[in-house]
Amino acid sequence: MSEPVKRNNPFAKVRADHAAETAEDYVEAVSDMVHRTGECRVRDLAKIMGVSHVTVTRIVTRLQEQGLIETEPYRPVRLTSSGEKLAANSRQRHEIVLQFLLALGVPQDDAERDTEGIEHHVGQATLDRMAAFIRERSGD
Amino acid sequence: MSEPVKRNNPFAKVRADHAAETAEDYVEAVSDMVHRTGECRVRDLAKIMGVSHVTVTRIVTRLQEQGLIETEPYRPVRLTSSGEKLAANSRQRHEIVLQFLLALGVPQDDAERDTEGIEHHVGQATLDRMAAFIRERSGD
DNA sequence: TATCATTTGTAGCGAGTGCTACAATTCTGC
DNA sequence: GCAGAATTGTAGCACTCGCTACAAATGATA
Ligand SMILES: [Mn+2]
Ligand SMILES: [Mn+2]
Ligand SMILES: [Mn+2]
Ligand SMILES: [Mn+2]
Repeated sequence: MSEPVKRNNPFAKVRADHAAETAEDYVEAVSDMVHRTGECRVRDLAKIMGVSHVTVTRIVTRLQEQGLIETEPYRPVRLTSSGEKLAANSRQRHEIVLQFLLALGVPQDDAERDTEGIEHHVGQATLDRMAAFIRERSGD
Repeated sequence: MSEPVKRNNPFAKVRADHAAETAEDYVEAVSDMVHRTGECRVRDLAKIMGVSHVTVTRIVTRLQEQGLIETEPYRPVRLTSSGEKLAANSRQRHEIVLQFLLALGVPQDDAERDTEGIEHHVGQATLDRMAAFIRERSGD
């Protein structure tokens, strides 16, 4: 059902996670920016990611080839429906991880920083346990 | 006191985490292999990491330049004292994250896979909370 | 509209990590 | 000791993601 990847080896799974990471973070950023300010430009992404606009441009080009993003030269960046879907899933997972760390007692700043990396390595089973933990702590 | 890195940006922190990741996983693997079988060879690391021996050789060369590993051509790989120290810290953190996920109720296989990625993104504050959670659940 | 600042694109560099193919070395078994 | 297996090294390729420097397009303002 899933990908026929080498998931048996934990390190191979980490590499697969990292391969998907850029797309997830970028579409999530585009989605947020569009919802907050109406549009998302290359320079916005550069600021958010903390990299040069050159790096963003190249990555945006690839995400467009992958069908996640639409763009014309010197124009804002939009998400395709496929990109919107990925963004929604990514944001949902991001939010669960963040709320979980906060529920665990991690200070806000640390939780936000750690979440940005952890989110990409959390499988469904772990995500389910995190969601359950959040429910337990809030319905207390 | 810490590194003067751009830790304000979560994405920059993730990039810094990833930059340190290879060294941590490799010295941890070398340490484990040496303790279990007496020595660690390039082919052992290739098997563990799930990559070709070529990739391992190049990485081992760099870790040697960084003073974490010692090696002569066609010889086993050993850790320097600096490498041992990093391995000890990495293993300790790895173990805390793993035990934490298990205490949370994540199945063994999922916990082991997810830990390999998550460990590198867990800051001190989060690690402290995880350790506390383990103690609570075991002293119950 | 002409000018200037901002934004985006392009060229070209380096580091890191993956691979296959082939060469060199070491180890094993006869 | 010697042949063949196993291991390690090297050459060379691809892809990703950082960067600076410079060019082109866009937008704002006088
Ligand atoms: Mn992220
Ligand atoms: Mn790891
Ligand atoms: Mn590890
Ligand atoms: Mn990671």
